[in-house]
Amino acid sequence: MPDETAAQALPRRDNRRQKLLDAAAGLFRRHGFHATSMRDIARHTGMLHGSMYYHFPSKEELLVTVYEEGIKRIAAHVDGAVERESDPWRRLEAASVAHLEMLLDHSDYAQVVIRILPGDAENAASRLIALRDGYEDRFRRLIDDLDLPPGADRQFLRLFLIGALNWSQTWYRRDGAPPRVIARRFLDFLRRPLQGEEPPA
Amino acid sequence: MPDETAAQALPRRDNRRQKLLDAAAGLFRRHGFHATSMRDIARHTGMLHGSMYYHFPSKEELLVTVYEEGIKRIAAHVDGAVERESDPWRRLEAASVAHLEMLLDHSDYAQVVIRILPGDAENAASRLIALRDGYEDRFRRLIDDLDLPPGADRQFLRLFLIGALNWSQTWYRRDGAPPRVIARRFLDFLRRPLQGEEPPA
Amino acid sequence: MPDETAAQALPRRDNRRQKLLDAAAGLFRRHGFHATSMRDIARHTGMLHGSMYYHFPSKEELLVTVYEEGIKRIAAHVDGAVERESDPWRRLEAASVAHLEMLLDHSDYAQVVIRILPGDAENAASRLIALRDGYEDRFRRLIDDLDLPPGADRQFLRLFLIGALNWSQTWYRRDGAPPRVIARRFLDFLRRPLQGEEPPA
Amino acid sequence: MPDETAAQALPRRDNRRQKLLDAAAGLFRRHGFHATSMRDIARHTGMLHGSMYYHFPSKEELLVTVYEEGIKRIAAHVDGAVERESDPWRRLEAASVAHLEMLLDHSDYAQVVIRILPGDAENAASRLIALRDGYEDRFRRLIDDLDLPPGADRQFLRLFLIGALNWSQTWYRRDGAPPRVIARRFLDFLRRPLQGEEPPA
DNA sequence: CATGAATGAGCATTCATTCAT
DNA sequence: CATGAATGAATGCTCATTCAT
Repeated sequence: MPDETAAQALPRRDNRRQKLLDAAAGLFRRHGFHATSMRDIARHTGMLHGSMYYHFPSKEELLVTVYEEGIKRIAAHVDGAVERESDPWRRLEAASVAHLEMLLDHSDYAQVVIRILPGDAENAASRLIALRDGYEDRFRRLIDDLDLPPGADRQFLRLFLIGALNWSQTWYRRDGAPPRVIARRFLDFLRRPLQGEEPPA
Repeated sequence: MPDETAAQALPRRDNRRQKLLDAAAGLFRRHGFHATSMRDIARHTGMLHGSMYYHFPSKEELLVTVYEEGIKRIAAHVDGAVERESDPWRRLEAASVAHLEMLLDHSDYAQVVIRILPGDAENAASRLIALRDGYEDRFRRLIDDLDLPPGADRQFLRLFLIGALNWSQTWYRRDGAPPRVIARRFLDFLRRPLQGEEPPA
Repeated sequence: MPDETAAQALPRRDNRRQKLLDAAAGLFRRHGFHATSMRDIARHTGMLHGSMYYHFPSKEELLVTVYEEGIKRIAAHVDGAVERESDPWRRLEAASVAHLEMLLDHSDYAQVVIRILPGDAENAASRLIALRDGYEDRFRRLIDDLDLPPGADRQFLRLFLIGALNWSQTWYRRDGAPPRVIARRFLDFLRRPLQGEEPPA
Repeated sequence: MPDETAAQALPRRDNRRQKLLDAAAGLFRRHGFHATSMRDIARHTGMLHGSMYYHFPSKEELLVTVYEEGIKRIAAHVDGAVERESDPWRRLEAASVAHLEMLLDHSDYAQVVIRILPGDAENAASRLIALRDGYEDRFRRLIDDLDLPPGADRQFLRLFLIGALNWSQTWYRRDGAPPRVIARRFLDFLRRPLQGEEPPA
């Protein structure tokens, strides 16, 4: 998870805050929201658990912040990758690869975004959903730019692709195919016909 | 969730047990494993929470039983649907439709199988994984029977399809496209070429 | 614990009752009264725990019965040993050896008598104390028969001897000196002078 | 129990902790480990039972701390008494008197050490045993210093004396002979010959 | 800013006991 | 006589949160 704990020249207060977020991201990702306690997070930060409330007013707010940070990081990585391509299919591929890299290897923060269901934090659910939706809009636009046969359902194409990508968190193993390969193979299924010519009845 | 609480001609003892399982399935599905307490389940069953332990020795064991039941139901539904078709693509389609129907509309039990991560129940994780794997083997076989171009990666095809199907739990709305339509559109993406002729570099 | 489960030609009802007592004796001895549950006892008897209440109205009553049986057995063993001797010191020695044999090796029942404090079973405490006292009267009489220097405090002698014997349950190891040896050495301390002639100031 | 709740000039935090220990010592002594609940202890301290866990991570750890304190107090009392004497028999007598005073009258803490069997706290048993052994080493040394007839078994002498002393907790009554008298009479049995000259066969 | 200490509700689980069948 | 099922209180412990210092 190469991105965590980046900050170091920051003022002490931000540093503490950052460590808190890093610990929370790691624990939320590994154990989920409910199975992670504020004490766990504090312990991993070398902080007393009472002290966390100076930085975050509640566990849910802490999750929201991790979530925002996750969205920010994954969006930046994806946007950077997309910019380097101009062909629409290649742009979508670049986005998928970047998305999957963050999701599977690079960032606890990004993984939290996929792993924690918004409903886990009742009072923050709508904000989490909005964050997710804002991020996924990128894929909507990338798919809009594709040159597809008339009648192709672009919405379902997006749901299909993103669903498959996100679900890979469930079965991904560090010692198997890397994110880049997974994403490309998935895209290949969409680009290349698997069946002959005749459409199904 | 049309299938729950079906039993009524059963002996009283199985009836109580069944109500417990139904309540557990519903709550686990809606709130997750950790956010559901044994007291919640008991309350929904009209039982004192101490009494549950006569029927199930622990919360994890209760989850395992729900999980098993979920697998049993979804497998039966899928197997039944597959049997009625003979063309390999149609068989896969029938399986996908049946899978999605259970997952999205029909059964709290089946939804628990997708919603609860095995890791949530530490001591039962391996059993839950084994149950899932056993079920998914169906899809492996259905895809093996497909007549695909040489070099097509059947493992990734399975992961792609199942991932997209399972993830739909996240965005599915009762008032949108029904499971049947979703599954068919997803399969269409695999069968029909989206791009022109030239394969990607 | 060679004495348990002796009964076998008894009618079935007494047999079940006996197995219950045996299991209770064994568990009370090993874990104490509070750390043994009715379920534990039932499990060791192959009985459902609800069924025990046909034989014993409560856990305390079960303890009282074990206690009585323990007293009966240890008393019989001690009385038998004493009868075979005529010299007062030898009679006391025989009693001490027999007492210790039951206490350390032979009988879960007898060990319960020493290990469980009457106060553990609030409502039965006075009965347990009476049982103990009745048993210890033997030692009072044996000591009365001793030919001691005038002024010797026979009550304290009894408390001294019995205390040391009973406490041996705490440190006794099966692979160390056997009960017989322990008892004799203890008695030797009382019979043989350890110090020279001058009594302490 | 004149020694409890002595502290009052201590910082508030230690005061609360001390009250907790005092209550635990009192209840463990009177009712035993299993029959005392954390709620009982909290109630006696005027604390909510959840709050105890700030001070002690578990009931067993609370027992260990009481035990340690008991050992510390009884050892200090015994050591102080022994120092004031120089004759070996008088030193042993002083130790026995001090031991018994703590055990019977002065300290809930010390009484816990005798009353609670290490096995009652499964996970702490070895630590409790080590504490007891460390304390009893005093008696080993005191007995080593005694000038005894050749062949006298010093190990059994220790077990005999300590056993009788400890067991007195079982029969001691506040309105009977005081600890001092009991201890001296017990020692007299060892010093003065009860029988004539001829050793037993 | 941070700590130490507490709160009070909640957790999964176990208990001795009861009783209809 | 015994079982299967339930009861209701209690158990040890953890939780997110608060707040005086």
